[in-house]
Amino acid sequence: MGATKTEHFTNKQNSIAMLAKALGHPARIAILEYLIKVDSCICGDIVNELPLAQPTVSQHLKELKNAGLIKGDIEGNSICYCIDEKALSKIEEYFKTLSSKLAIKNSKCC
Amino acid sequence: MGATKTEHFTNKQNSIAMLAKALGHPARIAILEYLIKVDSCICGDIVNELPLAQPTVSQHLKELKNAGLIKGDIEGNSICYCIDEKALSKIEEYFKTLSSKLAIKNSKCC
DNA sequence: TATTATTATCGTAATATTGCAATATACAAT
DNA sequence: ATTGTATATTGCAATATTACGATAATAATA
Repeated sequence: MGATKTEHFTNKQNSIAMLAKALGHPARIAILEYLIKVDSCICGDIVNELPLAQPTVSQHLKELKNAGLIKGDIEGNSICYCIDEKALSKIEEYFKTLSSKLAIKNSKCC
Repeated sequence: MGATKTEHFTNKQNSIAMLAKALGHPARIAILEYLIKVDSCICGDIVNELPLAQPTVSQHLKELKNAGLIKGDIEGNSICYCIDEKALSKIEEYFKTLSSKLAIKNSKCC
């Protein structure tokens, strides 16, 4: 025991949970915000921006990449990371839908 | 080592990460969706709905509650769980803002 | 080629999460 | 009081995450 029982849930549920999980760490939120702030992905200095060692940042970047939230382009020596709009709008859409569903039924509860 | 360095990040970043983390498991996504679907929080049968044992579900409910995503009202024998709209709209807002910021700067990147 | 800069991977320690059986608690109804 | 129903807590095993030092891999530059 101890491993998530993904097989019992829908693909949609699993994929949203995966995205949410990837965002479930302040460092990864900070990375996303930084990538948006600096626009053109100047990139490698994410390490300088964060209060974490380089291997740790690299690991967080990997997780964001696995979740599809960012993509990395090799650019000569360094790597250019930037946000994958698709994944971001996927969660945006999801929570928007959830909220509006809730608003409609906004009745008997607690 | 091994513990998240929350103290190095902003409150906003930490609180969004906390919400995202709570949503980072398919069972908890399923619980939210169920609570929305059934509207009036019929509640305890979440356990019947999910492919997980009662203590496991109870634990997931606790985490959602800690994150502020749901609230539980004692109702005689059973407990009425329902979604806390505030928290839900907080993440909804957050991703909406993030997306629109991204859309504006949608230029040079990868 | 040697050096330097940038990023990734490996190995490992500390800690957290997941899941459940067993048990406890709280209340309702008999 | 006893029984039944609903939920929470405890304790524990399996697994995953977080963080980083050490090291490797890659590519530009001297």
